Amino acid sequence: MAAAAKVLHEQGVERTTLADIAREADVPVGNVYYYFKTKDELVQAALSEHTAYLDELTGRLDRLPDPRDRLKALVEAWVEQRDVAARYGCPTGTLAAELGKRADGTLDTEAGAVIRRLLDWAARQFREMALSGPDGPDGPNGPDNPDDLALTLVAGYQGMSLMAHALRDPDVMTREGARLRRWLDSLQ
Amino acid sequence: MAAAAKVLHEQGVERTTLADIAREADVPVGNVYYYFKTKDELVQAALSEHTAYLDELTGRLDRLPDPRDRLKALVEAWVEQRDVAARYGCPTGTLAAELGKRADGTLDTEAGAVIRRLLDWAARQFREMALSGPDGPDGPNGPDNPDDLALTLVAGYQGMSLMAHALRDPDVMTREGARLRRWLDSLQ
Amino acid sequence: MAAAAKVLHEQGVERTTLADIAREADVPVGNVYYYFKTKDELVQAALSEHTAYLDELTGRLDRLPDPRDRLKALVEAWVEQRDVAARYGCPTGTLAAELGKRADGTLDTEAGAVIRRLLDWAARQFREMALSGPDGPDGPNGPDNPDDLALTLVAGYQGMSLMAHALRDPDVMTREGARLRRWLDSLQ
Amino acid sequence: MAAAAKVLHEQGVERTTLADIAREADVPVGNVYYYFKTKDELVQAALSEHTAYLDELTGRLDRLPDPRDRLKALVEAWVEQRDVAARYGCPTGTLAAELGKRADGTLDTEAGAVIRRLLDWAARQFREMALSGPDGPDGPNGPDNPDDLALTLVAGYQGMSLMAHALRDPDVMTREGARLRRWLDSLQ
DNA sequence: TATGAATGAGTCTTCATTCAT
DNA sequence: CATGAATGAAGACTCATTCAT
Repeated sequence: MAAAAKVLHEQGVERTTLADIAREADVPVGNVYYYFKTKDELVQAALSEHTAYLDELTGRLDRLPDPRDRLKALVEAWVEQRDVAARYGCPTGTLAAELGKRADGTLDTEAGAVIRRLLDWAARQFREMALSGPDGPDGPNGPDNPDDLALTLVAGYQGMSLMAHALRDPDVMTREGARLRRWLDSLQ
Repeated sequence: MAAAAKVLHEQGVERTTLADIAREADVPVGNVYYYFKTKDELVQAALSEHTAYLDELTGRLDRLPDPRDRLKALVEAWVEQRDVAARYGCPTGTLAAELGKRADGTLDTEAGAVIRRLLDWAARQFREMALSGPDGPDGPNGPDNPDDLALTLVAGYQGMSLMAHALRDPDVMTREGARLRRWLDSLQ
Repeated sequence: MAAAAKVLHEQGVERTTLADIAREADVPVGNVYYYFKTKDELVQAALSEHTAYLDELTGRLDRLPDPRDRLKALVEAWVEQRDVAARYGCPTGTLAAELGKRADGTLDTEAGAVIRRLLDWAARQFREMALSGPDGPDGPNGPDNPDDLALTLVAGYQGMSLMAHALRDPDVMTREGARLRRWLDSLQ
Repeated sequence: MAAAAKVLHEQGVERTTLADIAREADVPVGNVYYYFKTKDELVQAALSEHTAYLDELTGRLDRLPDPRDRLKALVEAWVEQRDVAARYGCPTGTLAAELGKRADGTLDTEAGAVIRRLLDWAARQFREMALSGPDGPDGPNGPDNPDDLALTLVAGYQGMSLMAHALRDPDVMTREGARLRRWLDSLQ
């Protein structure tokens, strides 16, 4: 599963062959099929790996007492991955971009589910921050409701990862990460 | 070229066969090769199409007298594409995500070049707005220098497109588009 | 026709495309088809070129009074072509090698016909030399009858061309050419 | 490899499809690629087959005590192949003629290497015969040095094979083979 | 369970040949 | 008669998947 996650992230789904994954995992191709009946199951497995990593990361962040600090630490973690992001993009984001185009309904929203999981965790933090934005047509706290704030945060991450990747420039992560932290600090 | 741009956007590079493009263009496969010697040349052609569209769009926006209005109209245009974005993502962004992983140096930064073109145009608008942010370690106007602002804007677009796509939700474009416009208005 | 002869000699039949010939002749592809209905007709045309060249050469040699001198001058002409032979082999011989494998009966013996024409001319010279070899089971003059001598001469040419070509060594032509001339001189 | 050698000999390199070889070997096409990554590797394999056959043949001849007898037995072996030669030419010679025209440097001299191997073996036999030809400008024994004699012998074989093939006449092999044996006998 | 070979459908690419102008 | 584009039938090669051992 780790090999699948790594190679699929680095090469993309369609460009990765089962032989690539088998080689990375140092097992013969035939054996891969003993555990995963199709290539799609391997993609699924890679997504599970990403989910597990995400859970592990948010689990660690949850130990911080202040929700705002948790979110800022999350941004910190993203920035730390800047070199990988500049080379290969966000693992889940690029997977979502590739899988999302599928017309056959297989796995096409699975990467989205992982992102939604992150969204939910972030929304929980914003809720806990109990912000006092003005109410409006958009619901409680206007556009500053927890769900929208979470969306902005994660979209910010995906945007900066994609830009860093497209421009092959890790510095994009640093600059946009700083902006996200300032934004988190500015919320009241 | 239009057929290539459309189909490659909808299906991704690796999932698209030459036959798909030929069918969309309603020409026999062999004929495609009369004009494009390889599949990569078709991808390149698709990127040219996107560049042409971008130039045409910014050309139209340039007619607006106020640079801030131009940028807001740009965001407007993005939001109008929300249904396409939710289904297939940003044409250039998803292309960048897929091509950027190539290890063989072919086309891997070509989509990035298109994005950079957009970045440059946006930076020009911000420069024209002559903002008076405080100077700092990041140069004139601190993190509010035109290049960083352009980066934030385009990253915002890419982020919201990817999120709309991953979540299959056009509304993401509407909400994040509104946020971007508010942000543009807030700059002084 | 000249372009066909040249390119087919240099690249072989199967490796040569009509576009190659058209380019060499500096005419558009479509136009080639106005004069030659199929690729095979172009091969045939190339063989005609070779036949014409052969006729022209033997015609010139025929002006020499002594048949032995004609044959020696022929060998001389072969040796003069040593650089071309070392690079591309004998035009007719390599064509015969390639076409002779065809199973469909098209052109498969056409190159052989050109070689036979050379054989006939050579036999005529040997006959004129009126050699006095002993008669034997092989017919008049034993193995020294004109037809066999012609065969030995032309086989010698084909052998040295092929060896020069295979070894990429023009010097093979020089050495074997000298041997052939000594052999011609030795016949009585 | 045997199937490749056979079919490539009979049909030539360019006229042979992978499917042809697979059919002859009675394996599915895909499986051929498990062992040979490209068509060129199959050609290389066919050449290895020819080399192996050559080594096996000369190995057997080496058991004869007299070098002259070895060479005569070699000619004998060639003549025995007369029907194959008349239909398809010498396997290595025709391969050399076809491959030698390649301009891309792939395999273009590989067939020549096989021929050179035969040349070396023949030269060794002539050396062992310790001939006493007159010295001259061409080195020890004049044009009768072992290398030149070997060249003459192998060129003789290639010439007669090509002629037999071009004329579709196995008898050419018989007649020229007899001549080569007489020539070997005449050397002192 | 592990292994390496087998299988064949699918994809890119080439090119002889045709055709409209 | 010239031109450049159109056409589609192969052919090389890849790779997910299966299978025998």
